[in-house]
Amino acid sequence: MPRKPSYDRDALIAQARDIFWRHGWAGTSLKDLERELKLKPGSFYAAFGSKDTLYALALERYAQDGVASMGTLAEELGPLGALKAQPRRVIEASELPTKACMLAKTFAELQAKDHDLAAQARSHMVSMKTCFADLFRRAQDAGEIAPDHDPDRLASRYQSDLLGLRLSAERDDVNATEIAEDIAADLDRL
Amino acid sequence: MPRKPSYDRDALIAQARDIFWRHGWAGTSLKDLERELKLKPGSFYAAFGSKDTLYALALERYAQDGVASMGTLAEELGPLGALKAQPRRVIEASELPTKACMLAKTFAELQAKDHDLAAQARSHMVSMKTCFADLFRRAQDAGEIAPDHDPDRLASRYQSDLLGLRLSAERDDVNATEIAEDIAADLDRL
DNA sequence: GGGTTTCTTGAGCGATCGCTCAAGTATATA
DNA sequence: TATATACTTGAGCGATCGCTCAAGAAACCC
Repeated sequence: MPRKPSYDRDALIAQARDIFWRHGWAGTSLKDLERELKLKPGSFYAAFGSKDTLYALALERYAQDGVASMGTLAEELGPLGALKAQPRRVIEASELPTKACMLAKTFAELQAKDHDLAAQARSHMVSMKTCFADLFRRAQDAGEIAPDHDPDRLASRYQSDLLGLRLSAERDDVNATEIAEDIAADLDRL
Repeated sequence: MPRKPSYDRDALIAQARDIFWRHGWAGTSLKDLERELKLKPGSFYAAFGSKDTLYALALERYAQDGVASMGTLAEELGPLGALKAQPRRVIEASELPTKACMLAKTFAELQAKDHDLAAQARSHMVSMKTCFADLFRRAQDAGEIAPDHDPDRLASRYQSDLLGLRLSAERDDVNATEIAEDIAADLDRL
């Protein structure tokens, strides 16, 4: 007897992710979301409960896609190939709402407030770091990089460099492609 | 016949800088500022005109101090020494309100809105990059690094790495000291 | 001390924030 | 087709936002 919702919940989450990603947590008002998602306040709260709940869903989606796409890349190019390709790939993707990492932006914005979403963003960054560490480990096992390196340490540095690169890629006074190439070149010297 | 203000304007700007630095633009309300600076709304607007004006002054102060402290460091340790020391120094400074760079946080938060303050933050980042490039150039002239590098490109990469490092330093799941050491070690291989 | 000028104070403005809920509407089942 | 069961709508809640301004207090010059 019920009536089905007229919206695609997954699509709305993806759309919200892009808006939050671009404008941040405080920078995105419910009015913005309601306008873009074409939802009235009532439907919005029936569907998601609160702005923060939707943000958490958006973060989760973002993180899942990130890990998944590194996995796909590794299947195509192998572990070291994927790590070397990722910097260029992430700054050249023109369909992204913004170059900078959503997890990093969220963490930077909300960490000082001890907001739950900052902790969630950090936890997703840990997953991403683990993903990188696995790739470094596999590259080491394959003999693509020297065995006298700690994969976790390499992953931390790599992730840190990527965060910096992706923020730099939003600046029009910086040649992000050169930085991406230099990061990739460093991996060949390991 | 006039009456002097009872506050130290420069000290208030420094205090506001620390609050904005830590909590961001949207994350800092006038109530927060009025409470911390011990100013009533009327005095606040007599002294600074608007929240954004004060933010701009805080940004400017931040950037000036940044360039100045790199200069001091270079006098002590030489150009390459300063560049190598900076990563560790910036993440070990316990008196800072937060490890991440205020220019980067501002830029990341406000760039999507095309806010004036984002443009100002970017312009300050250019100054900082120029400062790094000068040091790389001097290090090259002194024979401390090989002459076949573009100092501007080195500076862009270095600044990008520093931004990433400083954001990573706020995560308790990352050993920022190791990253800082690795960044410094890379400079020795140039 | 009187007069002038500035600074200080705080109530409160209009706008916007995230969010609620009662009324109306559409759909699936019986 | 009748009824039950959602979903949709939008006015508007209390709180907070950045900010204004008129009144009072304090410091300076004569």
